[in-house]
Amino acid sequence: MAETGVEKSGNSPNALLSGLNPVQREAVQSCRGPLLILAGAGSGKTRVIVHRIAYMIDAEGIAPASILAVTFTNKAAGEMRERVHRLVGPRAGQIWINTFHSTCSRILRTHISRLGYTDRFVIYDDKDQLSLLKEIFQRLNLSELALKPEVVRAVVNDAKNKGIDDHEFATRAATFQEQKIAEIYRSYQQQLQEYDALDFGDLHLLTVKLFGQFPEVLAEYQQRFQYVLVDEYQDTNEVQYRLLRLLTEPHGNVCVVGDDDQSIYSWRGARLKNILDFEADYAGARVIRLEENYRSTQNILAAANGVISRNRQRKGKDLWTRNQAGELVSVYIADDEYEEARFILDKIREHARDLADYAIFYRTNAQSRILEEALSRQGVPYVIVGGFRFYDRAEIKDLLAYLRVINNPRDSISLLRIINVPTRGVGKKTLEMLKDLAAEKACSLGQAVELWLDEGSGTGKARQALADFVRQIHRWRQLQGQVSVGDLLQEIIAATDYHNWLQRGSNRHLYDSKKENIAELFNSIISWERNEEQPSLAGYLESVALISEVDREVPEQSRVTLMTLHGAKGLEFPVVFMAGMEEGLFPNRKCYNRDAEMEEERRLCYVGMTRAQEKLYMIASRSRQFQGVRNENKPSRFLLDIPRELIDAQASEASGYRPAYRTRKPEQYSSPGREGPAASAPSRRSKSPQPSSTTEFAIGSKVQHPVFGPGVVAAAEGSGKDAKLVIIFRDRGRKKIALQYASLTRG
DNA sequence: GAAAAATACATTTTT
DNA sequence: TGTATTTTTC
Repeated sequence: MAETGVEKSGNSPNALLSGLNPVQREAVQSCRGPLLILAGAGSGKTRVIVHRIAYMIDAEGIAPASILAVTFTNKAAGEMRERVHRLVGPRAGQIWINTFHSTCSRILRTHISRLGYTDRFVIYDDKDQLSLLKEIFQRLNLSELALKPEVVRAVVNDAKNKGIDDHEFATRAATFQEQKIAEIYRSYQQQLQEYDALDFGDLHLLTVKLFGQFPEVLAEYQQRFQYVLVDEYQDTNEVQYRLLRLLTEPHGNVCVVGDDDQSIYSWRGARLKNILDFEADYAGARVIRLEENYRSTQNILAAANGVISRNRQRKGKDLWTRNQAGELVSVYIADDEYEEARFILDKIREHARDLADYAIFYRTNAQSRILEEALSRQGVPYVIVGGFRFYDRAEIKDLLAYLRVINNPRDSISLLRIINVPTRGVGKKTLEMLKDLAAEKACSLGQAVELWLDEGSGTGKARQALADFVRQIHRWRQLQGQVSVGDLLQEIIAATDYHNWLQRGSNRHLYDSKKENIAELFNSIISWERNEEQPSLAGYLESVALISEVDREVPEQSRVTLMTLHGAKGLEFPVVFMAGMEEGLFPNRKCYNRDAEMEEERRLCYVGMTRAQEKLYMIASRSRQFQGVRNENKPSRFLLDIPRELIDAQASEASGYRPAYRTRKPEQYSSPGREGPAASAPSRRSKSPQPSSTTEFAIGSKVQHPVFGPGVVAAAEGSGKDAKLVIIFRDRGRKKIALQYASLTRG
């Protein structure tokens, strides 16, 4: 699908349209007015977007600088930028192709002084946000309140996503709790401004505010961006919606691309309504549906369609493909999470493909542990995508906090982090005193430190330490701009003896990994500086603040990929395993009472299934340990929504005969020569009754299947391992079942 | 200030 | 059950 590489300064319209299907062409050629491109999974969405931009420039003569393209992830923006560049050459540099957040950040950097911040503002991530809220809780003595900083953060973020600022929130607050939160929201916001800091929500909210309060600024951008394109429109929240409306109001040249069936971030503020109501919102809007799928087999697609068709809140789409029918979707009922992992491992071995062809998806991060253990025990290389973020690691945050304090003296949250790291004798008491002073003088912590040093006399240990510390910071601020960011950091690490401190504080193994992380941080700094025209500390901090885990490059290696279903969006793999397809886990029991959330779970399932190109496995465990307790779970309702003729269902041999969980792990899916007591110790399984031949299930006898339910044996063939039964199921019709795998019980 | 013990808490996390 | 955070102890 990749465009061929030569740099061009002009493409003929025909060249830009070749290789596209008729609907894709239509989308590419519709350059003006409101347009919704409903892009089904695997329908060549990015290709259409990229060609559309090139078409606008080369065929319609639209100036690159008048185009704004917005995405949600840096990765998507980067890919788009690169592919557009390949098509139109250096002119691509004039197009704004960015994430929502960095677009806003870029606008705010030039105008934010009007709102009472400086152009050096820091961006606080959610950890910083929480630290600040905790500080406020402490200061306002809110600990006795039945309210947690985490809850307040969620409420505040939610409000900001909806465009509600602290003042408006206060007017709306009805209950005592809401009023209390309003109070906290207010002082949180004041504190942010005091610290010259913006949280993620502020980036949007303040941009909208800026546009609202200063029409001339809005006009400037309306003028500039005559053509606006939004990717993943189904994930936009209310402020983003408002932002787009403001920007496109005069011309209505807004093209949004998305798939309502892949909206899985409502809990982060995404409003499905935005995409569902697009035509009503923008008069004269056109809708183009990209329904031809180039990714999956017919069977996979039909199975996914079966699941998603149960949703009511959707525009409705019929994905189809010219690809072959392919294999059936394999559903496997495992005994427990260990056997689930073993099944996956065995299938991976069985296929014997490049490991990079496999992905394992799960609903919750907690599920990854068992899978990881199984993979590494068998020596199968794997990567976990997402999960613990690199930039969340303590050592990385420490060092970045140093850089942030140097860059912005008012950033008190960062100062708080490093004021005693490495330990320099600034204890709890000193800190309390300084915080009080800052509160009293309504200044930042850094200013409070300087004030205290200036006024007082005497020679306490803390005083001396802080004086040294402040001197160091001043020196580094001078150094800033004269040396590279990397060199500056090098200097900080040396001067603070940071490594030594790390070594004392952690064991050998931990220290090694921390050292590695720091080395990786240096690598990333160096490669960033190399790619930047004018590398500056502020610029580096900006890019780091808006980066995510998925943006980090994973070395190209042959590994199995593990990730949550949320992480899987936008990706594709030849062979996909979806683990933990169980009621309570997926769909998660927390969604049982809310229809909208249940539909989102279903979309998540759809997203997972449509990642698979050739083969899809869906696995449910009858028993799983969850938060310390072992539960028996039913297979997920989503499995039952797949048309039965598309499924090849199997279950672990013995499972139907064991009433409850058994500590001894079943062997039928263990690999040959596997180590451990399970392999050598005599199995308890031998004591339990086993269906060893077809004779146990006479023709005409009633049986019970874990997935297909009750049925009657119609015919039998083969014997021993190859024994198969033809069963007429009450609800599911006629099926041939391999006795070896199906855990049939007499019914 | 660091280690040990107790306690809380567990869905997903594009920026 | 695993872990992250807070409190207690030395």
